[in-house]
Amino acid sequence: MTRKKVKLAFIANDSSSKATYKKRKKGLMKKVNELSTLCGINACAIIYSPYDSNPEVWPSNSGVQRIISEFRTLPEMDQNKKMVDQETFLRQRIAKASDNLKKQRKDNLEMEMTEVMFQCLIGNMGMFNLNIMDLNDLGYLIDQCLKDVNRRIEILGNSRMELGESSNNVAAEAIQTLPIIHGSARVSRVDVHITF
Amino acid sequence: MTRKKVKLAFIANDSSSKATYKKRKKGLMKKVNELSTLCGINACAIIYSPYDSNPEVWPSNSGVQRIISEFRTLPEMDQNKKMVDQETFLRQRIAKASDNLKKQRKDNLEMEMTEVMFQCLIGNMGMFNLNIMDLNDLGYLIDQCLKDVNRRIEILGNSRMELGESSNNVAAEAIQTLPIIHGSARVSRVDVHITF
DNA sequence: TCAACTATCTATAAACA
DNA sequence: TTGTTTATAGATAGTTG
Repeated sequence: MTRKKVKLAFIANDSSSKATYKKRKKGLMKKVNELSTLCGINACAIIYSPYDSNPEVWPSNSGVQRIISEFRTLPEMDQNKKMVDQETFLRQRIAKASDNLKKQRKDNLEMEMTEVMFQCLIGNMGMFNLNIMDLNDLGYLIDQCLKDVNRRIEILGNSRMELGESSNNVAAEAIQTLPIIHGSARVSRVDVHITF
Repeated sequence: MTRKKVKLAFIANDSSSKATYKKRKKGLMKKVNELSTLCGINACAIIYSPYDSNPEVWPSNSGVQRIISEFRTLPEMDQNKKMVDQETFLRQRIAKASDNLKKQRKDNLEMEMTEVMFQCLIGNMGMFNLNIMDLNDLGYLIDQCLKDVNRRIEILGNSRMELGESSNNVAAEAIQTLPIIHGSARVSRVDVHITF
């Protein structure tokens, strides 16, 4: 039996496509995991697809949930400290976790990695008053945040009208100018893979 | 010479780590490309890391820029039409692009794929009045959008005070409730990989 | 540092249970 | 359909120029 080199083209057959999707998604997740571990780049992955009703995440849902619960118990000042010198902090923690691999189970290492990631993530997001409970599903983050902009503008606009103003020009202008400014700051070390 | 199986652990040596990072990043991008093509899942990837000063993107920057320029010239109604029946539209375009591979150069196929992706992306984002020029750096999207919420609330709050209202309770309340609601809607087929 | 090279390891397509 | 097997294609670690 000969096994041909696979042509890189859309698989029309749905069952074949699904089978390939599942295998390759698993492989891709593994690769993300490996790259993160090997090169000290913590990564969180969430994948939506027509074949999965729920998003696939890396690291594990339970790992993510445990870290969130743990972090919420910290006082606010401790949370703020996490934001300082993130790169050094991150690399030190990863090196430490890596050393611990010699005597710890793989699960424990994943916990270390997950914790580092979420402390950095929450440190960044804290600046924007985001609810950390939302962070385990970043797919919602973009969607809900944008809806929130319009919803709040509408609420404020209605509030002003109730006060007797005849038009909601300010709210209207806010909506018109909604296209966001392309700032010079960048979110450091963020990988965003978006599929539509 | 023997080549050992590589231990899955953080590479402390910086040059080794960078070499591995570059090789594996390339491999990961290729895998994303393949999964997208094979299973009809269009994907855009942007990667930040300590080793790259600029984010790495898939598809190519130029492809992305060309598509944005091209799309902006379309009338608004045509843009809105792109939002309709996205899945069917997407799959048809991918199948068509895939067929064209037989007689087109690889660059051309990538253009097709890029176009499909951006039409869908812009279709979704259009609902929120986002400036499409921002879409080539999705790292900004989360950052700037959240800043925008606070900025607009502040502007509206100030506006109301100028009208003689003594407090900005509504704006304050809006800020207090900023943690976003975990809605039931989901952004279909979105992969988000975030690294800190 | 970067670009090959290639032995070896890994992912996976197809076959089969 | 899901899981397992296995041959082959593909990725890449270590090396060389």
